[in-house]
Amino acid sequence: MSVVAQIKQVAANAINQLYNVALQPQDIAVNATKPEFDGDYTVVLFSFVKQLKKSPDALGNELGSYLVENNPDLFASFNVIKGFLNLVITDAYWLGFVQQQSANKQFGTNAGTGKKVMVEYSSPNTNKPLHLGHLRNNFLGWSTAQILKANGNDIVKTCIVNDRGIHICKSMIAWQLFANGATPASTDTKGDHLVGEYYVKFNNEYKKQVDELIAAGKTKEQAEKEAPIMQATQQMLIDWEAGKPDVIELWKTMNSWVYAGFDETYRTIGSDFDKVYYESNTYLLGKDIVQQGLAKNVFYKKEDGSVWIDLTADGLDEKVVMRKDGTSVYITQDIGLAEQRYNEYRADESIYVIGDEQNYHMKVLKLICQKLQLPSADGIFHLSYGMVELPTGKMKSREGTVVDADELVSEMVNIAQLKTEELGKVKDFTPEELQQLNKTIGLGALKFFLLRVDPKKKMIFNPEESIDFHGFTGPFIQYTHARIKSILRKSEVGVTQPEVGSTLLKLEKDLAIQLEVFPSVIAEAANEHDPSKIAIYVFNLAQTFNSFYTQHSITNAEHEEKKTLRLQLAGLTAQVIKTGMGLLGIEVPERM
RNA sequence: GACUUGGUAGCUCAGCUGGAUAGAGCAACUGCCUUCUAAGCAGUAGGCCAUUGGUUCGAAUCCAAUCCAGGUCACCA
Repeated sequence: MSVVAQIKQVAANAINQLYNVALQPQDIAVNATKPEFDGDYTVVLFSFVKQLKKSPDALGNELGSYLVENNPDLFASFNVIKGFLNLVITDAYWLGFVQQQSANKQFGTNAGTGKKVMVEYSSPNTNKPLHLGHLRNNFLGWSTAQILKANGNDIVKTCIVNDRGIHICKSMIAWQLFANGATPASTDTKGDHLVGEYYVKFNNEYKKQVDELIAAGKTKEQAEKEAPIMQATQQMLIDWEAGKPDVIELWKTMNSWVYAGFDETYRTIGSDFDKVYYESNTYLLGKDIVQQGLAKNVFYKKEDGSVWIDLTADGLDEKVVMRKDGTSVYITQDIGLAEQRYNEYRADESIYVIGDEQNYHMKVLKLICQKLQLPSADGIFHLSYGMVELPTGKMKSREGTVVDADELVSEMVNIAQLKTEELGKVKDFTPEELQQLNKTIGLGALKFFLLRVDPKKKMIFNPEESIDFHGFTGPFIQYTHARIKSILRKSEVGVTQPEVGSTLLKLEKDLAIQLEVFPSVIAEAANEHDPSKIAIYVFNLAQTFNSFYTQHSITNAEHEEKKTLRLQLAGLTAQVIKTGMGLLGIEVPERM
C-alpha cells in the first residue's frame, strides 16, 4: 500500500479511536508537505475541526501524538502549523522501500483487474499520407493502451481503416487523368505519398474547373456540383459500390500502395495493432440494427422512408440513422462496428481515440447504443484529444499546410544525429548503433513533445522552432537514464543492508519519496486515460535525480553503506525511467 | 443563435475532486566541467491565475454573469 494510502488509513483509525467519529480514509486530505516546512506528508485538519469541535492546534497535537506513538515504524515525528499536521516518515521506512523495490523488476505495474479494454486509435483515410495530427492520435492511443496494460487490464489495440468513399475516388480519378501509369516503383515514391499527390492534384483541378464554370456564369453551388472531375468522381463511387471490376481493381492497387507506405511509417514510429478493421468490410453493418431499433420504437420512419432517432429529450437533436434510399450513414456503420467488435472481443470498455471535433458525434453514438440497449453501449469511452495546430491556425491538407509525419520524423532523427556528432560522446559506436541511437533520441523527443500535454487540450506546433532536446523533453530523460547506466556499469549494486540508524540526506529522501509514488501515478494515468501524467512524473523524477547526482557522489560515497544505498536509488530510478518512458512508447538508451 | 471546450510568466505548458508564500521548461541574465556523461546543475528576473460578483475559516481550483478564442450543430466522413 502506498504511503499516502497508509497515512489516510491510520489517520482515519486514529480519529475513530480518539473521538469516536467514523471517517473513511478517503475523507482525509493528505498532501506532500511544502518544502519550507518540516515534514514529508501533511494532513489538512480544517475539514474536521468543526465536526470534532476542537481547535486545529489541539486536534493536530492529539492526532500527531497518537499517530507517532502507534505507528513508530512509519512516523518519526510531527509538527502542527496553523491547522496543518506535518508528518515526518522514518528513514527506516524509506530505506526498506528502496531495498525491497530495487530488486523488483515489475515495480509500478499493478495486479490484474481481469478487465478487457479495447483501444481504437489511428483511423487513417487511404487517400493521403499521415500527418502530425495522426501522430498525436497514434502515440496517445498506443500509450494509453500500454498504461492500461500496466495497470492490469487485457488490451486489444485496434484500428479502422477508412479505405472507401469519395475521398479515395478523388485520388483515383486524378491518378487516371494525370499519372500516365505512374507507380511507387516507377517514381521511387512512398506509396501513401504518391496517392496523396493525386489527391492534391484532384483538388487543384477541381478548383480550376469550378472557377471556370463560375466565370461562365454559374453560381458557386452549381459550379461545385457540375465540375466534370467531381461528377466523374461521384460516378466512380457508384461504380465502386456496384463492384465494377476495373474500378475495384484500381482501388485495390492504389490502396495497396498506401498500405505499404503506412506500414513503413507504423514500423518506424513503433505503432502496432492486434486487429485492423476495414471500412469496406464494415460500411454495410448496422442496417439490421436499424430494423431492430424500429421494432423497439427507438427509431422512427419518416414519410420519405428515412429513419431517425429523436434525441431532443437528451438535449441533442434528431439524427438520421438511415437514408431514404436505404443506405447507411456514418453513425449507422459505427453502431454496427461497435456491435461486431463486442461480439468478437467482449471488451468491458471500448476506448475511441478520436479528435475533439467529433465530440458531438461520439456522444450521439453512445446514447443511441444505450437506447438500443446494446451490451457494448456503456463501455464506450471517447478519448477526445485536441487538434494540433500551427501558429497560423489549423492544418489543412487541401492547402498544403500539413506537417507530414514521415518528414517530421526524419527531421527529428537528423537533428539528433547533429547533436550526437557535436557532443561526440559515442565515437566508438558502429554506424548501426549510431543510427539506432539517433532514431531513439529523435523519436523520443517527438513522442514526448506530443504526449507531455493534456490530451484534451489543443496544442500548437511551430515548424520554425524545432522540437527541443533540453529541459522538459524526451532526450533530457533519456540522458538521465544513460548517466545512471554509465555508473551502474562500473559498480555492482550491492545488497548490503544499510544500518538501522543511518540517516538519509535531503536529496536521497526526495528521490525515495518520488520513486514510491510511481505505482499511484500509473493508476492515475490509467484511470484518467492520460499519458501526460506519466510524462510529467518521469520528468520530475529525472530532474530530482540530476540534482542528487551533481551534489552527491555515488561511486565515491562517504562509506560503503551509503554507496550501496545510492546505487540502489540510482538503479531504481533508471528502472522507473525505463518503465515510465516505455509506457509512452519511448525507448531509453544505455549510452548517449 | 444553441450546445460545448479552453483563457495561469514574453512563449509552451503543470497545478483545477478547494488548503500554507501559484510551479516547470524555453527564451534573457549570473555562476559551475583536473572529481560517477555539462543533452546537466545552482541562481537572478519575469504573475491582478481573462473580468466581475458569489459560496467559506480558506478560491487559480466550486457557482453565476460577462468578455475573448476554438469546436460542433449535414440523408459528409
